[in-house]
Amino acid sequence: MVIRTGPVTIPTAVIKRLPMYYRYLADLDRKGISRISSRELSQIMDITSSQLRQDLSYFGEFGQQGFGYRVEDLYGAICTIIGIENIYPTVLIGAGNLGKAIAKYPGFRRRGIELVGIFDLPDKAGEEIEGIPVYPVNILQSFLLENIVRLGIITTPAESAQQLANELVKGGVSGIWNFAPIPVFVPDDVVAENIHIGDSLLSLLFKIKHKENNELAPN
Amino acid sequence: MVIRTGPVTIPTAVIKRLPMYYRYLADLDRKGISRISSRELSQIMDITSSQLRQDLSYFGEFGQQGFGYRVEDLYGAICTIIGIENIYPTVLIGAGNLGKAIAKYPGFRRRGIELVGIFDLPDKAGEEIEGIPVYPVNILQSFLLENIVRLGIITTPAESAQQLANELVKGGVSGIWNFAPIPVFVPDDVVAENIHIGDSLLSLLFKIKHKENNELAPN
DNA sequence: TAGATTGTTAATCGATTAACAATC
DNA sequence: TAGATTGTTAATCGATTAACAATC
Repeated sequence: MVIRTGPVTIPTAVIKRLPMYYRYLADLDRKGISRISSRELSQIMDITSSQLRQDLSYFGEFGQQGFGYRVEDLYGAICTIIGIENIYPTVLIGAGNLGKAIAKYPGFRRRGIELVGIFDLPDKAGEEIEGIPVYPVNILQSFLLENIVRLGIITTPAESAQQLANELVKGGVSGIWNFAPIPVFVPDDVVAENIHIGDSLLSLLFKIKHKENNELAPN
Repeated sequence: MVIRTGPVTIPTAVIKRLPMYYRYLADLDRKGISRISSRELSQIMDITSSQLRQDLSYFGEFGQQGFGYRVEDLYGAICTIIGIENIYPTVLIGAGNLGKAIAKYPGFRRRGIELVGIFDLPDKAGEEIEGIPVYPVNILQSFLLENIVRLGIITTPAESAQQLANELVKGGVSGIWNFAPIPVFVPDDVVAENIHIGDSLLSLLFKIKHKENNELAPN
């Protein structure tokens, strides 16, 4: 098994599929399946086997002719490619319902996220969520100075999102996972993933509306 | 202004961008901007003006040569195209943190969602969330018989998701918005939107990891 | 060895962009 | 009218699929 290291340009379409590979391989591994061919896996994932092999080829050679892939190995390779093996010390800003839901998300730890602090307005400070203390947001700056934090999660209302993103950037995070209903902007050396929950709802409504007509490309 | 009605096949790439058009146009309209050219709007949205005009052309003619688009009209057209003007009576299953967060999502009503019932295990029944009563989930079936419900939202743990989806389908919903950390499967005449929250986290981690290397196609 | 399946090349398909005639 | 900007066609670019030699 060879994991390619050089500076190959990965197509964005391939990058978007990496989490899907992770999910299905994690599931197969959990189920104790040790070996799978590109044909079998592609059927489970509802893609073509060509696409599966083509995608993997951007990262290296993970299979064996006439045999297929060892699930555990391929799963490990995908984890390495995505970068899950690293630990990401993370702060969560916003201890409302959404913040709590995210803090309790079962896949969190598995993906390398280690929650080190939760922040909210002073009246919520002192609580604990999943064993992590809730601090008043006015100490966020100094907290970020004293602790190495790689990732910030924002689950606040729209109004405060951008300012908090600025503070996170100033505090040295590498990425921001933003759930506020407004996108936040960050400098080029920081990655922001703005989740537009309303977008997926609109997609759903559109598909419902156009289901009967043949206005939808088969997908 | 002409809205195309015939059975044109809309490319999936265009469909995926509709919510983005909705979001930006809603914002411009809210700000009181009444007129915009494809060049200006495309700059705000960080796409090309060609793409913007090409996308809109699948649905009709909404602009005026030498003038541009009236924001209000174009916004209204996008709403019609997506189908937001309809009302979608909706049930929410799962009154935990995520369920509560979704019930309180400010863009909910604006997109035509009308919450008519919330369901959870019997010990949570009797509560009210956003003025909507929480019913025990064992009466879901009869509730769906007595009420017209077009959309079901699932925010339960993985274990119960598929069974609840089955009940929703049996109860006649047209769509399911699923936040359980496992995809649900539905018959062809029902639309399911499975939200994989973990996927967006993995994308973020991948981008953080590969930021420095030139392994990412510029995007 | 014979059968199976990979990794990769080439062909096809779809999406994006450039360019411009039409026209407000 | 002159300037601006649309809607659309054609060219380019990128992503997917088919096919197969290499090989376990």
